[in-house]
Order: sequence, then structure tokens, then C-alpha cells
Amino acid sequence: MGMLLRLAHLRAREIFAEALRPLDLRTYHYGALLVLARKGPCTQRELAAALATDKSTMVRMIDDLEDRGLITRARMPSDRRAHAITLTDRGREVTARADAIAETMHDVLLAGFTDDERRTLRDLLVRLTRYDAF
Amino acid sequence: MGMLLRLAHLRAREIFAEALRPLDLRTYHYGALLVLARKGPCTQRELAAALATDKSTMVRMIDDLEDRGLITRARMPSDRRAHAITLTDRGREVTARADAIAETMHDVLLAGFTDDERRTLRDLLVRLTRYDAF
DNA sequence: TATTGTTATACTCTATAACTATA
DNA sequence: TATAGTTATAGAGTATAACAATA
Repeated sequence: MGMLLRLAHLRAREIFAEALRPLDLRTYHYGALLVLARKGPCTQRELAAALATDKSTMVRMIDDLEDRGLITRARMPSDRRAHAITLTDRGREVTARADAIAETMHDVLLAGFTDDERRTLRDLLVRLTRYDAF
Repeated sequence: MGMLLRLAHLRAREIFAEALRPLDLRTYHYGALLVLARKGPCTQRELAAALATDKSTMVRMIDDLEDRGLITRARMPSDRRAHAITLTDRGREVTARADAIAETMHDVLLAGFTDDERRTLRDLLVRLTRYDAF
């Protein structure tokens, strides 16, 4: 099982990484954009939790996305320690393009799977990971 | 899907890595032992292919396992460039102990899954990864 | 005191390229 | 010339620890 999950992750990342290259995005960048698009503005801390990564890792990712003009950092008035991370218009547009690419790559990854099988796999993985975000 | 597979892999590796620590094995060491136990002696090249990793990565892994006395490297008479990697008695014993640990961790990872669901997940992942080794 | 974010640093896993010895 | 394995090195992704600003 461990090996299977490693190989599945590897294959998925390989496929998605290659497809996202034209947008100058790594897979983890897309993950952050996805969370922001679905949940709305987040603090870095919230984003890190949603992506199961470290706050210091988050700083780099947010730096990258800010450099590309896809998100903005703004001090929150309610808590001046925290940053509200918000998608820019460009960020929303790039996310939409990445979504389309991801959908296509999804079909590559799951070629030969029926819709039923895709749902089943997804549900089982959600239960395995206990991931309920979206 | 990409995020789910990442999280699933992460969670599985975390659980297995922790459980294998008393045997002084990383998860990838166990992967190599598993292939050797199931397929019998292999060359490093064959092992690398079975584990979807690089030949240079393989050298390190084999070094580690040799240092621990779990495998032997021997020049193959038929092709003196290649090494036959063979489990030692101690290697077989440690593999058996790791198998037992893995089985337990399997139950932790898949807590709440019926046998049927476990089979289904496994089958879907085998198809996704196109992994047919065992 | 505790928490958000930042920085500097280091770790794990993996790959690339140049090499050797065989074929 | 091609391949098995080795070595040195580098990269991606991630984490740890110490810190500044704020709570």
C-alpha cells in the first residue's frame, strides 16, 4: 500500500507538474491557489494548515505567488500580526486556466476509469486522508 | 486528486516510517526488501526499475542494507558488470518482522475500511499506477 | 506569554553527469 | 559503442529554530 501510494503520488505529480509548466506554476502553487479560490481570503497560517505544510514553507510559496502578481498580502486590521492573502484578478484568471489543465490531466491520470470508479477512488482517499476541505 | 494523493502518501509514509524506526529501516529500505523477498535475487538495475527510482539512488540504498547485514552484493559470473543482490538470513528475518509491522500499520492507515473497500482501493491504485509487480 | 510571519539553515529523498569496468 | 554500477554534486520539497512584531 505504501509503495502504491508513493507511485500514485509520483505519477500524478509528474503529469500535473509538466502540464502546469506553461503557467509557471509548481503543483504546490496550484494547491494554494485552489484553496484560496474555494475558501476565499486566508491567513498564511490557515493556508499552511489546509495544505498540511509548514508556515516557513508557506512564506516562500506566498512570495512566489506575489512575485507573479497572483495574490496580495495585506495586514489584517483585526490582527496586525496576520496577513490576509487574497487572489488578484490575474490570480483568479490563472487559477481558472490551471483548473482547465488539471481537468485534462485528470483524464490522463484516470484514463480507463469509469465515472463511478473515479468517485469511488476519490471517496476512499478522502476517508484515508481525513481531508474535508473540498 | 493531486492533493489527495499527496496527503495520502504523506500520511502513509509518516505512519510506516515511525513504525519501522525500531528496525532501523526507512520506508524505501523496506520497499527494496519487499521486492527482493517476492522476486528473489535481482541486479541493482532491476531493483531500481521495480522501485521506480534511479540507479545512483539504488547504490546508496544497497550500501545501507549491506551495512546492516541484510543483503549481499556479488558479482554475477554471467555478466561481471552486474551485481546480484541477495537477501541474507538476517535480511529475511528482518523483512518478516517489517511485514508484520506493515500489516499492523495497514490497519491504522485503513481504520474503518471494510475488506471490500481495501481491495477496491488497492485495485484502483494498481490500475492508476500500472504497477504489476506484486 | 503566546502567536503570525520571517529568516537562516538543514534535512530527506531523488536525479544528473562524469567516471570505471566490463560487455 | 553500450551498459552496470559508482561517485560527486545538485535539486526539489519540506522542516526546525531563533527572531521581530503584535496580541
